Amino acid sequence: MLSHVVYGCLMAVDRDHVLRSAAALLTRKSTATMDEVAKAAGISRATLHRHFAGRDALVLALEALCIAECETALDAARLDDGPAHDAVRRLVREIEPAAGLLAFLYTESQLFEGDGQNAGWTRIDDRVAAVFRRGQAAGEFRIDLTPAWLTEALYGLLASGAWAVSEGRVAGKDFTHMIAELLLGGAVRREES
Amino acid sequence: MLSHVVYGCLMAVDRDHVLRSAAALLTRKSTATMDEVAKAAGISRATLHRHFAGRDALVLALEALCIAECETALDAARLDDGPAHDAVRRLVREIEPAAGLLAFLYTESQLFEGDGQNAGWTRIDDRVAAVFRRGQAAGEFRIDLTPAWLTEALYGLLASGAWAVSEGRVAGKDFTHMIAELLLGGAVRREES
DNA sequence: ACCACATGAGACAACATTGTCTCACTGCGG
DNA sequence: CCGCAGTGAGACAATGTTGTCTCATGTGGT
Repeated sequence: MLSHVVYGCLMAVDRDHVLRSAAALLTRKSTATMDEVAKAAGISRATLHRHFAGRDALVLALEALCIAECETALDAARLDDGPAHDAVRRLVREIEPAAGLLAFLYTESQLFEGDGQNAGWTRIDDRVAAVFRRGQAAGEFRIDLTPAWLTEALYGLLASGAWAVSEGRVAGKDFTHMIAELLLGGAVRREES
Repeated sequence: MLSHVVYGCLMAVDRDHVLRSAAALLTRKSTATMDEVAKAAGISRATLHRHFAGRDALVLALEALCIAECETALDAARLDDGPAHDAVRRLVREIEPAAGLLAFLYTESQLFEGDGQNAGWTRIDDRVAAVFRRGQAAGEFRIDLTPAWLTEALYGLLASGAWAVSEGRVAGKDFTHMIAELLLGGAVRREES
């Protein structure tokens, strides 16, 4: 009886560890094979297959993980509180840990065709777009850039940032500042502040 | 005797057509097979192989094409003339046709390991970074965002833009404006102008 | 008409990856 | 001590892609 609980628990722990190892590896090498993923997680390919029926299932699970982390980040950023530009800064800071995985899934075209987690992504898109819309309504953000584009741009900058950091082109500690400030303020120097 | 000229000419024309077809296809479906690439170009796989020894050679040729187009865009943008922010706007406008191909190559990790065209990319990076550096030196651009990051961000936004347009999320005619204005001015509404 | 050459179609083996299977080993609880 | 569940290692076939080959066809120049 208890064994079921222990079993379920151990599986969950291992599964999560495998998932995070896979995320870390695929972030760096998006074409890694199941064998490489297994080795990166310190398990055999057979065990990897026992946890995830196949590569599709693995990517699907990574999508679910990424969606969950993004939702957590969205909650932690409290997008409805205070000025929208501060909300965006909080969002970038909170979502940073998921940026690498996000970049991987962003380029995984399978993401678009298979509508497995499509609802989850749409939900996140909507929440992100909402903060931009709120900023526009409050007169904080310019209205010639659509919320949809700002959302898309945020993803692109997160991916670029994660990639640039992993390549050593920019310092990891500057990640949040670089992305948030560019997205909000742009490259042009401004008079005020 | 003349046949050699005609031969060379025909080869060049066909090769260019194949290359552009491949670019258009791989922009949409980065995992397309050689067979799909051949069909997209309206030729057989055998002929495709006669033009490009293999997939690696094809990607390498696409890199060369993209590099050439980027250099052309850089020339046409006259990055050394006038205010840096206008130069950036011209650059985005000129480089737009290459954005899709750029996005494909940007995610092709093979690009980083094989140092085939590395010098070409470095040269482009340097020219792009130079305009941001010039803008900083002239007091136009803020100095807390490094030229390297601004360059990286430009690539990311170009990729996001190309992808968003091809997915129908943003209108194609807004491409240049969306990217250039976000990169330069950011999302925050500004008092002046 | 003749010939050279590029092409398309298809066959073929080589290769990597995947998914499934078996078997032996280990650790842990009963 | 026994049994069981999970694991690692490896074998295996199936699959898809690639690279190479041959052969028949058509076309354009001589």
